[in-house]
Amino acid sequence: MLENLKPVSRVSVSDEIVDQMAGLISAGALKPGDRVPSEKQLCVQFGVGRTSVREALRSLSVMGILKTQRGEGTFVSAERSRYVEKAMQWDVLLDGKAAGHLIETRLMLECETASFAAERASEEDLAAIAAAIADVQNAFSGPALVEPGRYLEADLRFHLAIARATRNPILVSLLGTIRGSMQAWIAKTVPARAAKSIKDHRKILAGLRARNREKARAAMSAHIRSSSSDLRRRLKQT
Amino acid sequence: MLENLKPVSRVSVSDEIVDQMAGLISAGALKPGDRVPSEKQLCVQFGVGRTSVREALRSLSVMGILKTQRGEGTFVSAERSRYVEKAMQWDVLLDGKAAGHLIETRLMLECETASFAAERASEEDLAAIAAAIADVQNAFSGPALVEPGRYLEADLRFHLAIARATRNPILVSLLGTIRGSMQAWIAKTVPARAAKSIKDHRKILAGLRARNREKARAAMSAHIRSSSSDLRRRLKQT
DNA sequence: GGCTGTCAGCTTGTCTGACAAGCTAGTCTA
DNA sequence: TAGACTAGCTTGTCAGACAAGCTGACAGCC
Repeated sequence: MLENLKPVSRVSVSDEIVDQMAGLISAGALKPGDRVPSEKQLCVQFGVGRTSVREALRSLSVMGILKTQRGEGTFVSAERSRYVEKAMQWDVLLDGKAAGHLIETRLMLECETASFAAERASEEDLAAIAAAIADVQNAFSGPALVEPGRYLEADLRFHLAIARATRNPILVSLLGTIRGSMQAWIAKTVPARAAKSIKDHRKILAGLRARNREKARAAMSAHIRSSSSDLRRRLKQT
Repeated sequence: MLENLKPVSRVSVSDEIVDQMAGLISAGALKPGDRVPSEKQLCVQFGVGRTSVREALRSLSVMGILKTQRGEGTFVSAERSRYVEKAMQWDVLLDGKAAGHLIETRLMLECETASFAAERASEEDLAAIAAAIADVQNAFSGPALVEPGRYLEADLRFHLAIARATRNPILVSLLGTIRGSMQAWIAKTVPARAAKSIKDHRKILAGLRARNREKARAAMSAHIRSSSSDLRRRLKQT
């Protein structure tokens, strides 16, 4: 019996088109913002049916390389590197209901994010973070939380502003996704811990302002840990 | 002039199918290895044409969530597809920044992963990690690297085994995605640093065996930092 | 002039029916 | 019993049709 015979490579038509077009783009023949020939034209040039062309374009779109606009055309995407972000978002989303895993991943990412942010945050970043804290405060009327929706929105904005301060879009989208898939649970624990959160947030901001990575990380860690334990308790109840 | 008017959301049929199927998978109704209903059946269930179903399946395939086999059917895939790597290669070629963001995210995730693994790794996990290190060693003949392919595979296995030891599937898939997107690129720096890597790996394993979170984290941090600086240098050259 | 409605001609999105190519399992045959 | 064969499923590709949407030009109105 013959060994090491590799399976014959049967590349599908649409995969071949994907390769060719990707080659054109990476070779610079098609630059970001450029318009790709219409599907009909591509059919003629490649000598294939429209189905195959469409599947190829679809693949490149999913990868974030192309972007199609109905009635207008297909274009080479300007901001790329969206693909890895998307792929990682799916990683998180597909794991689904595993609350514990989400909480753990969040803890690890938020702490490191805060640490990086302490190093890199611009004055604008710090201002945006401070504004989010102020908005959280505004959801209160004295000690009572009167606008839970506003609180939630501002709290989310606070965390994302910190992520943005790292200047790393991967971190921003990752944290956004994780937070998004937890949002519903967080909403349930709001009344119980809203007041405490504000104090935590101020401590984190102080760490960032001091450009002190350790302080920022520790403050964020304490915040997430306390918030997570509330979440876990809540989850057990239900 | 009215501001803050958001564009109307016009979700396409196939995108909606993508969402629904991803939902099924994340809810656990479809597990890795399961077979998805045939295209014809899906047409009936969703009440749409085959074109739309096929585009949706294609999207999920590109994302590495499904895998289709002609004449046989479509299955929920166990591992990620190679598309991620391809897409990322282009990104890195055209945009050095993307690489920096990836390296940074990887550093953050790997260090924390090692730390968690030190706490939770079972004996089987440790054995798997040790086996991966041994395999890395086996790619050498004395001081010379004779099987770079084997080296790469074993190195990847080493890192994923540590991720698995955390018992957190989100971390496993996140690291898998990041590493996958860097794989082609890491391959280029292998000859230069293969020997050093083995020493690093042993130190990390020692930290895990000692159940010492700080030691494991520090060892991983040193490893990734040194490896990353090689990568960056390589990037600048091209 | 400047605004508005209309329409032709392009684009992408979807449906349908058809056939090719390939896998599986059961049946038939030597 | 071993191997060949075929029926019935699957995915891959093609072609043609229509719907939905954008653009630009052109006419008509104030």
